[in-house]
Amino acid sequence: MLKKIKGTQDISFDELKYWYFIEKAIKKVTNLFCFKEIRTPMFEATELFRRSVGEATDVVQKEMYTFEDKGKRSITLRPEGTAPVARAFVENGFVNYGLPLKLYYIGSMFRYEKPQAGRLREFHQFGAEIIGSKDFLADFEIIELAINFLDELRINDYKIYINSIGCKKCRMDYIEALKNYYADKKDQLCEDCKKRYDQNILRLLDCKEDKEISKDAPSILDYLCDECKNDFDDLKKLLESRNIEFSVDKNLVRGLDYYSKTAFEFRSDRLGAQDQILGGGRYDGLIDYIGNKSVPAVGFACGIERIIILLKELEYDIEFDSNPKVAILPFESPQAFNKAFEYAERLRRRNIETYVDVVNRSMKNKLKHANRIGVKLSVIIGEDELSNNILSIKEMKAGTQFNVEESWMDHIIENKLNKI
RNA sequence: GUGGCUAUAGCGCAGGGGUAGCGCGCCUGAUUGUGGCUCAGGGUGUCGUGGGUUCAAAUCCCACUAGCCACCCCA
Repeated sequence: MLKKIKGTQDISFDELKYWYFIEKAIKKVTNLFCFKEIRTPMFEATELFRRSVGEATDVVQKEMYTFEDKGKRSITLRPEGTAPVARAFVENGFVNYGLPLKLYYIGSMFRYEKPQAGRLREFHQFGAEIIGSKDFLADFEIIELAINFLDELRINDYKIYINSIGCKKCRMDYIEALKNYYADKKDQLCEDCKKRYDQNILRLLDCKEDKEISKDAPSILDYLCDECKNDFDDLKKLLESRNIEFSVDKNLVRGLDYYSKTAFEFRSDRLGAQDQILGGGRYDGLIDYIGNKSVPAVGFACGIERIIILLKELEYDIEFDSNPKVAILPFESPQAFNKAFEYAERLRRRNIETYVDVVNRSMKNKLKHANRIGVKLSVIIGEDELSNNILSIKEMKAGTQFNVEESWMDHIIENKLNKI
């Protein structure tokens, strides 16, 4: 049998209630914060991700779905959402809409990883970006938006960690200091970290294997330039005065190259190994890479599937009433079928969810099916009803049945539904 | 990419060299136009795939694939 591709999922019926719930919260919160939606293509030129996410990152080196199309172009299914948004910003001249621009997106991302709890090959992210503000105020609002989103979902079982990884200038000094620190400890490091020493030394900090060695490594916070330091302090002060709890995690380093200055993660210990539900930070250099235009920006991305794991874990009762209210069951004759569609149309005009049984089968089976899909009322149309210009309405739960004159039917059904 | 565990009906599971099982669901019937509840009946299956051992494999062995979990990485 043909099966779905590893690390992908079919989302249907009961599972979808979580998605609707989350999508509703996204719409509500982004709307209240005046963020506009943007939808970018699911695939882009490979070059975009190599340059922005970074040649040396795991995402680019081993996790991208890259292929050549028939025109010999190298294409990549997007592994993340920020680079495409930045590309769209540059390409469409969004500067002209007036800055800052507050955008959000929601959609599929693709990474070739080995699936496990909270990790899929096709997964979904909700992300938000503020493009065109270099100020800590934007950092604050992005974090505030994320918190409000989680509040809307009634999720409060997480912790916020923040850090500053500095701008280009101060990072240079810091990397120097790190190299010095690790230089004589290099052969004690794990295999991966030996490579990272040259390629991306910041990553040594959050390696779980070499925790002991990294314990006394110099902190980036001691190397921040005045501007970075002030911005970080201002952000912390603002968070404090707005009563937002957070911890500074000086080892927090983001995995994508484009980040700078503020970095933050929201983690929950209810999630198992993949404990990060949301992550983000400032990426002042990204738009410069793509469009040679220096536009500062800050944003976050949130893993929808991980949110769903949390919602399930918290056992919230998420209502999702998708049951049709009325089933119309035409019986045996072409006239009955004709009437069925006419009645359905009349009921739907009154915004009543109406299900028409489109299988020509026994009344027993029709009612059984109506019961199965959970309708409140069944409308029976057969010989007897047709010849008397009436229809029979059965109240499924009570088991009672009554006749209605045809011209009154939508009225009476509407009334009846309000009483059930 | 590495490791541990797992794979039997639509779903959840038991069985462990010799006729394929249970619960739920599904289907049929209990006088022809009445669901649910009850009763009676029905197994709907390539026992993940391919190979090997054997008179005989769902069962033992090997490989592969997929799932779960962890490493790694990230959301």
